[in-house]
Amino acid sequence: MTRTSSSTETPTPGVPPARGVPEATVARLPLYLRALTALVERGVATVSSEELATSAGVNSAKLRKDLSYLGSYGTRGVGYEVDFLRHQISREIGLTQDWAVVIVGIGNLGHALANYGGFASRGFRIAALVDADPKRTGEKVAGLEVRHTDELEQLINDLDIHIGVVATPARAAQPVCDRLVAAGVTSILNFAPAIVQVPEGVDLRKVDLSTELQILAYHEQRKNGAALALTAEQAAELAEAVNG
Amino acid sequence: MTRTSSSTETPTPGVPPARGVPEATVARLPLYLRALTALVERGVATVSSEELATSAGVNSAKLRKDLSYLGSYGTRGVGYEVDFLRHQISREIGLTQDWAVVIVGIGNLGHALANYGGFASRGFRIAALVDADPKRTGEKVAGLEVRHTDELEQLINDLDIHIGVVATPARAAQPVCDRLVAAGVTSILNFAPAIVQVPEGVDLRKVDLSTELQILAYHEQRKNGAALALTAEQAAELAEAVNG
DNA sequence: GCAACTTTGTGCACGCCTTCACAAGTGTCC
DNA sequence: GGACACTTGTGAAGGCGTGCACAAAGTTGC
Ligand SMILES: NC(=O)c1ccc[n+]([C@@H]2O[C@H](COP(=O)([O-])OP(=O)(O)OC[C@H]3O[C@@H](n4cnc5c(N)ncnc54)[C@H](O)[C@@H]3O)[C@@H](O)[C@H]2O)c1
Ligand SMILES: NC(=O)c1ccc[n+]([C@@H]2O[C@H](COP(=O)([O-])OP(=O)(O)OC[C@H]3O[C@@H](n4cnc5c(N)ncnc54)[C@H](O)[C@@H]3O)[C@@H](O)[C@H]2O)c1
Repeated sequence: MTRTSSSTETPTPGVPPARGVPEATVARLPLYLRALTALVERGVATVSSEELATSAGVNSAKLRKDLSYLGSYGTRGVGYEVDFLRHQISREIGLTQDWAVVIVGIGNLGHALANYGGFASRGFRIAALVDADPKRTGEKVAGLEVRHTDELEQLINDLDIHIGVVATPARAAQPVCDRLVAAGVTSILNFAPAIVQVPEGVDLRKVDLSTELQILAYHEQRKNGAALALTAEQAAELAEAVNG
Repeated sequence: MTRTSSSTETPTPGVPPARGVPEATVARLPLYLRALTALVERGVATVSSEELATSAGVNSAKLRKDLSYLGSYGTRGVGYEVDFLRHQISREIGLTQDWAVVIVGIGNLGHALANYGGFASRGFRIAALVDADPKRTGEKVAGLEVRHTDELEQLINDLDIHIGVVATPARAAQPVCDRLVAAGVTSILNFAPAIVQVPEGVDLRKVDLSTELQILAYHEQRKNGAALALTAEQAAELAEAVNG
């Protein structure tokens, strides 16, 4: 993915600093952006790494190191200018342009996503809604008409869509992703609980509800008296271990 | 209620192996579980680490090491017995019991979550739906009646709920989490784009849609000709860099 | 202009996670 | 019964991320 070192290619010009920002840092930039936006709304002009770190829920050293990958945007003895820093992070992430997004699968979740206001306010524009069910086509959702899957490639092309959101049943996820990629989409956010393969150069992220719940359950099981979680079989195993 | 060691220093009996499974491994167990379930449905009886790893989308050495934390459940020269391994992982995660879940905030997303069938099939039972809006109380969603926030504590107590899902607006997330925790919930899954603080001993995970999209946008910006993403300001900076 | 104070940016050490590579088992075939 | 083929389980190495601690750099007050 981070194949910036090609012999003939220039080292990614156009987006000035940007060289090799660690993935862990990239994942936190949206967090900082959100905290900064809240500060702007409260009318705060300057913020120290300590304050910003607290409101973003991270360690202040980590915050400073993260920001240092973008450049030296702070002033020693003072802190960071809120609005300026926000702009820099925004630019780094690529939120100065707006991204056209297609949502595939307009069921329960697809409806919620389409109606969600949090996209537009963050630089993402839902450009198309697509479903395979003819009964859904034509339906208006959040001011957009649901189109049939047959039109997927056409829409991606016409509307210059680079980002796809998949909210179909798990079974359909791989074929849908294949079509998205073939049509030119290079970033996919997948909500379906399926393992999807995509070619090199395509970014795939997944939001997996049941995985999250299962991780919680794992820890939960180890908290409030593990004895409560004893099944008959487990109790037998335990007894055997203790007696043997 | 911080660590598993309450008064007696017993090394957590009841859940046999379980000792210090790395967090990264825990996060992958649900993935393996899903792959195994798919194999069961296809009638496969035995699987090698190589095959299972491929279908789970991970490195086979990593898979074997992950499984080794649970115990030696494989047979050299053969592989893993699908159904047996699935049961072991299931038990490790704590899916042999079913967990009661409360969803707070029955708006767009809350409705989708409530109607989602993927909970029950994975050991989670939606036990209560709660909203602050009196207009929503009484409404039937997925066979459950939406209750008013006033009843939150009562419901958590009566239904022995340990897991809470927060789907309220960001502003309400912290107060709602505070109430959940005060009422005895020790695991929270938060969908609201807010930084929430919880006391030690409470697990908080977040699903953050806009963060995911922003991470995709970051990488997207660096792919297809960064030149396209040039703003006037950036072009000036670039020109300066090249000329100077 | 200087001293005291504040806060950034980063070198460094530590720990976790990933991956390779291989010895140690297990089943099969003759 | 023994050689062979296969697969697990794990030691060791390398890479990445985190957080401490501090020097460098800037501001304020006099
Ligand atoms: N509902 C939730 O809260 C929720 C939560 C987490 C994950 N998910 C996952 O998200 C996905 C969607 O969930 P849902 O509850 O909206 O399901 P749903 O059945 O309500 O909606 C699925 C939609 O996808 C459409 N579809 C099916 N095949 C398609 C194809 N090949 N191309 C285009 N559209 C197609 C269907 O017509 C339907 O409208 C599922 O994989 C589910 O597991 C849902
Ligand atoms: N809709 C989506 O697809 C989506 C996607 C990602 C994140 N989110 C986030 O999830 C949250 C919910 O989104 P939504 O689209 O469902 O919003 P929504 O406005 O449709 O629903 C919010 C619900 O929460 C209820 N509520 C408000 N305050 C409450 C309180 N103190 N206690 C209990 N209930 C309360 C409201 O009455 C309303 O029914 C938001 O924070 C949103 O940013 C939504």
